[in-house]
Amino acid sequence: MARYDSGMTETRAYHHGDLRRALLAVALEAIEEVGPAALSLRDLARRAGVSHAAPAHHFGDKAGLLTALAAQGFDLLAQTLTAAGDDLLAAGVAYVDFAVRHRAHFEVMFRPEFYRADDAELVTAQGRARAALRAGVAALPTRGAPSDTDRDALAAWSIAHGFATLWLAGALPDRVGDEPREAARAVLRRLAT
Amino acid sequence: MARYDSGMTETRAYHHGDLRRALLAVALEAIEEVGPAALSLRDLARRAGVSHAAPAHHFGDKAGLLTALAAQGFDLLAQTLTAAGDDLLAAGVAYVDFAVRHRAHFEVMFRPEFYRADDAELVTAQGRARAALRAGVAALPTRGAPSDTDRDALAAWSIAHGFATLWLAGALPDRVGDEPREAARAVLRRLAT
DNA sequence: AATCGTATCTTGCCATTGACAAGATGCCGC
DNA sequence: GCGGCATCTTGTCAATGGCAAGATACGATT
Repeated sequence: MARYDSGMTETRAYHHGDLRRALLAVALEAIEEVGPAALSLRDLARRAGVSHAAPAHHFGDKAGLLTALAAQGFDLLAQTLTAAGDDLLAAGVAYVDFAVRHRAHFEVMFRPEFYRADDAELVTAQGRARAALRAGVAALPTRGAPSDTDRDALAAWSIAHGFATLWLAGALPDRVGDEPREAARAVLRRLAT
Repeated sequence: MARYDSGMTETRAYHHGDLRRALLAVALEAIEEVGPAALSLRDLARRAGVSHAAPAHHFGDKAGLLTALAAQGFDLLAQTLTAAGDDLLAAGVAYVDFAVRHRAHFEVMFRPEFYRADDAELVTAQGRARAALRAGVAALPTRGAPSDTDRDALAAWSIAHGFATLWLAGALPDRVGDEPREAARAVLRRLAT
C-alpha cells in the first residue's frame, strides 16, 4: 500500500504509529494553504494516505482536530514567550514572530468558534501561554497603582496581537516591508518605553 | 407566496425590489450566529424566503457576497471614524466600538481569504477607511521625524485592532468587564498620551 | 504459542452544501 | 400588445462531514 512508503524518518508507520501526529502535521500544511475555514478532513486523509474516515477516529470531528491544534499552538506560544525572556519589547517581537512563523497555529488559536473552548488540555495550554504573557509585562516599571499592571499587560498584548493580525491579514501598507520582526520592533517601541 | 408577506417596511418586495439588500441583511444575522466561515448561501436563501439559487444571481458565489459585505463594512467604518472626530483616543474607542457593534462586518473585513480583494468597490471603500484612520492620527503632536507619524499610525491602529480582535475572540479575562468602550478607553489611554 | 479483546483503519451510506445549467416568471420600453 | 431582459426557480452533480458497520492487526493473558 502507498501508505507504508512515506520514506522519511519522521511521520511513517501509519497503521500503528502516529497517524494522529501525521494528521496534525498535514493539517498545518493545509491550513497555511487554504486557511482553517476551508480545511477538509477528507483532504487531510488523502494527504496522509489513509481512508476518509480515519481522521474521525482520532479527533471525533473537525472541531476536535482544531482543538488539538489550538492546544499545541498555545503550548508553542508559551514556550516561545518564555524563551524571549523578561524584556517587554523582546516578548512583543517574539509574539509577532510566532504569529508569522506559525501562522496556521495562530489562525486557529484565536478562533474559538472552530474548536471546543472547554477542552481540558486546551485550557491548561492557554493558562501556560497567559502566564508567559504576564511574565513579560511584570518586568515593566510600575507607573502608578498596581492595577496599572493589568492595563499595561492588556495594552501590550493588544498592540502585539493587533500588529500580528493585521500583518497576517495583509492589511498593512507595503511600506512596512517584509521583515516582521523589524517592523514589529519599530511599532512596539512606541509603547514599550 | 410566503415571500411576499414580509410585512415590515424595510425589506419587502422580493421579486423586483431589493433581494440583494435583503440577502445582505440576513447574511449579517447569520454571521453573528455562526460566524462567516459557517455561512451557508442556502440558509440565506431560506431566511429570505427564496430559492436556493437566488443568491448566486446577485453575488455570483459566496466570495461575491462576502466581498459586498466587506465593502459595506469598510464604508461604515470610514463613516464611524470620521464621525468620531480628530481625537486619537476617541477614534480608537470608536474603532473598538465599531468592531463590537458591527461584529459581522468586522469579522469579514479582515479575512481576505473569504472575499475578492481586487474588487473595485471594495478597494475604494478600503481607501476611505484608511484615510479616516490616518486623519485621526494626524492630529497627534509629532514627536520627532515625520516618519514617526507612520509609526504612530501603525501603533494606534494595532492597539485598537488588537483589543477589538481579542475582545471578539473572547480571549480577554473576565475582569475587563462587559463595556467595550470603557475598557478600550482605559487600554488605549496607555498609548494615546 | 494460540486466542481474545481492543485500538485502529476501511467501506458504505446519507444529508447538506456550492456551483452550474436550463427553464419559468414578470417587468419595462418600444 | 410584444419582445427583450433581469430576476428567480427547478434540477442536477461533485465534494464534504459525520455516522454505522465491518475488517485488520497488535498486545495482553493464559
